[in-house]
Amino acid sequence: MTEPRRALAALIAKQDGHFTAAELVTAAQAARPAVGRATVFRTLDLLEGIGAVERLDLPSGEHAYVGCEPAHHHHVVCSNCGRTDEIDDAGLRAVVADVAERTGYRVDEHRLELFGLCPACRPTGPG
Amino acid sequence: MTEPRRALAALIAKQDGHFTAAELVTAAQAARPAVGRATVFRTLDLLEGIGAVERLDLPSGEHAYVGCEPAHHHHVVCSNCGRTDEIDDAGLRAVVADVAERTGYRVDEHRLELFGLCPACRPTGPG
DNA sequence: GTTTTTGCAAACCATTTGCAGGGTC
DNA sequence: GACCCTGCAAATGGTTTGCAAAAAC
Repeated sequence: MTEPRRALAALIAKQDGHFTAAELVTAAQAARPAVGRATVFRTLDLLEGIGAVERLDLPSGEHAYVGCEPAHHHHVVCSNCGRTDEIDDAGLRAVVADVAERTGYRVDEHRLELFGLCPACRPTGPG
Repeated sequence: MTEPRRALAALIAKQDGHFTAAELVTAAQAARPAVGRATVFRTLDLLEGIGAVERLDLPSGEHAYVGCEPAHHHHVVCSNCGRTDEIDDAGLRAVVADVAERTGYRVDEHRLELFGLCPACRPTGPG
């Protein structure tokens, strides 16, 4: 654990929702002891490797990252404010099993990304 | 419908599984009347717009495309041979609804990608 | 003290854009 | 005949790599 990594971890931790590598690079440059671009990408790779961060692809095609707890692998992303929440595999495992059975595939990995509006960004009801 | 587009459509149609833009560009260059890079990307965009092709992100982080029927939006991808099959929303809708209820999000869009081994690439049983 | 990491900047890959000619309708 | 599409190549954007110095163990 080096100082730049701690700095990056702190920056990531304070992110409410998703962030792009570019944003993190900018933030890293603005940090007290500036962190280089390369280090940002390398650390991002590292964090992704240990599951502390997950890369997701927005509908726009942009790559974004979200800090997350290792073990979870799916998120709901707010299209408006960018906030993300983790979701558990709940019924998804059943879906995966069903697909595996139907298609004959042996499914080893799956990715589910949901996009929409978070409670705060939802149009408020008529009440 | 122009000749370059037909050529690209043919190239895409003969793809068994997913293909990268780079691969298609290479194939397009090798085609009888070579098709330019720009046209490949533009056509890919166009096809994606009408739903004839879908962009997916491999676990490796690479962007790939798959030819598909408009209406379907999910695929199982073989990690070995690259073959893809379409899957229907089956139980997924229920999962999405469940997540929406739990998190309070209004889910507008979702993306599901499954990766594994297709029947042909699965390790054959002991029989 | 050695090894890994950092930092800067250029390399690198993939993708997009501009402008003039050809094809389609 | 007009308009959109095409093609080439350079611009662009995002990400990775190389090498020397510094930090960590």
